[in-house]
Amino acid sequence: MKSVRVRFAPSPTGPLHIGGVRTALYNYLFAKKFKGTFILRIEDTDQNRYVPGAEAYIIDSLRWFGLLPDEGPEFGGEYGPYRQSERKEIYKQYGDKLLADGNAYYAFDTPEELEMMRESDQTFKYDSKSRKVLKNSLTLPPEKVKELLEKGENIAVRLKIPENEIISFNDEIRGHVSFESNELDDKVILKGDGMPTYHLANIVDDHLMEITHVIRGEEWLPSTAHHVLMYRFFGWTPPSFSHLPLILKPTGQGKLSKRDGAKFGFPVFPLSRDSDHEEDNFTGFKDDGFLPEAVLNFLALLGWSPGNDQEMFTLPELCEVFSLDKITKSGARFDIDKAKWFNQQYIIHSDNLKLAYTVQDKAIDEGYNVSIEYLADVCGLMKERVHKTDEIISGGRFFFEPPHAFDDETIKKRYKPENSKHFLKIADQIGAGEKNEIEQIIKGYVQENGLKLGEFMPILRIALSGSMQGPDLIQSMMLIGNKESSERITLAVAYFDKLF
RNA sequence: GGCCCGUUCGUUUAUCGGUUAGGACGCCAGGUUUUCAUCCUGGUAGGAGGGGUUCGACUCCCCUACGGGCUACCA
Repeated sequence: MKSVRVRFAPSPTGPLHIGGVRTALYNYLFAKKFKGTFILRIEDTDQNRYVPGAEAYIIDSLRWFGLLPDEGPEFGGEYGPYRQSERKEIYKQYGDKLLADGNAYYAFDTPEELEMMRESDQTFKYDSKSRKVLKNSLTLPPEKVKELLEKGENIAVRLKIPENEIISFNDEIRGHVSFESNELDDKVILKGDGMPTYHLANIVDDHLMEITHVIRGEEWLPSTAHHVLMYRFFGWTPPSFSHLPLILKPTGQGKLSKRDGAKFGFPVFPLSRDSDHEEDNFTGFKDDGFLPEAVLNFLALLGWSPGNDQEMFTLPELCEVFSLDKITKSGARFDIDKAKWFNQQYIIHSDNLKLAYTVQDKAIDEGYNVSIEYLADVCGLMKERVHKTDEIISGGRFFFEPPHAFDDETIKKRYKPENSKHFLKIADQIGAGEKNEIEQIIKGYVQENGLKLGEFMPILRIALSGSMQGPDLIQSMMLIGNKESSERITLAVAYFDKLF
């Protein structure tokens, strides 16, 4: 059996978005499952839409997720180049072959002319019917064609779709799919600038790179008919096709798009980007506090299921159990709550030191210059109560600085000014004690004086952190330190007393 | 408009003709906890509609409705 070779083929027209990541993931999983090859191919045939930096962004994103290609630009391989813009001559050869065999023809219509046709007739299609009255090498006399060719303007090569045929193929996910050739348009395969369109480049490359399985988004389903036709014209065996269901907006109205991040308030891109244009600025999953393994786990289950109830998977586990026939047929809405839940699970099970390194930059940005060991301890105490890593910092500021404000409501309700002297004594004892004595100091004091622990702990908590929420109080105080804890209590009690 | 694909709890999915239609997220309730969270227990809620086929249909077929995709010298 031929070894499995799959490709992820994004176009560098902008940052890779989450749907693309899922496509990459499924390709990766499929390749690894069969010990095959995962290839990255950059589909940059549209010079006008090329965005500098997009390719680097794509690679950086894949790297963050750990979905490294076995072959691709910057990764090497025997089937390069892996950027389509560097394969221009190859496509021309194959275009010429199609032309020579009568399976393609030159079309000289200008974009403006076609535009007008479409405006006057909404249903206009460049197909086996309309090509008979349009400006192309099929209708024009040979001399005229020769003249236009020499002139070299507005020359496009179009695929000549045969009439009255049923074009069908098997999709691994959807089964048998068929199209009537009369419904298909004569797609441009080589553009005026000499570049191929996706359709030609894609099948030539898939063939030359010996791709065995094409796993891509559902938006390609309609044009697959054109692709299988080209495979036939070239006499090649088509690869297996799998068209993935789309990831939909949370509302279900349409596929998730790049703009939806800002619209719904969650990331749709892996990595953040700063741009001069405000609308191109966005926060990625990474900076928003997501762990790559969590996003991958979430994405894996968005359109695929193992067939049982297991939900938590490591990447190697996914590689093992993944299969195309378990991919869902219908589109799945992006559910940020589920994504956060996965992230929370991964955070909880993460090693403290590892978490510390992922939030270190954030801590430094906020001006919290603490040791990585201290940060790791903070992570250990905070990780059970956050959904995203950035909340370890934003929800645990009292580990780095005294609280700026206190929960006055609760103080008014539960603080008893007559206990003020007790708090001060506790503070003194803590200040003079060792860190592992804190628990004994508080509980011992309360007990010896016949007081209620419930009247002290909540108040101490607010004194230390400002609010009623947070990790175990004793543990927190031990981390913050005896001296600092003592000072915070003394200061806070003075403030509390003034509220009465 | 045309073509293609799809349709199980609010969301994501299991079910590959016979099940009290299962899980997870969310939500609600209870327990644990000095708080929050974690964790545990329980609850909530579903086969779009109509025809067939069949002893029997969520499952197979058809129609309708709805949703999505495509319909560029973009990918």
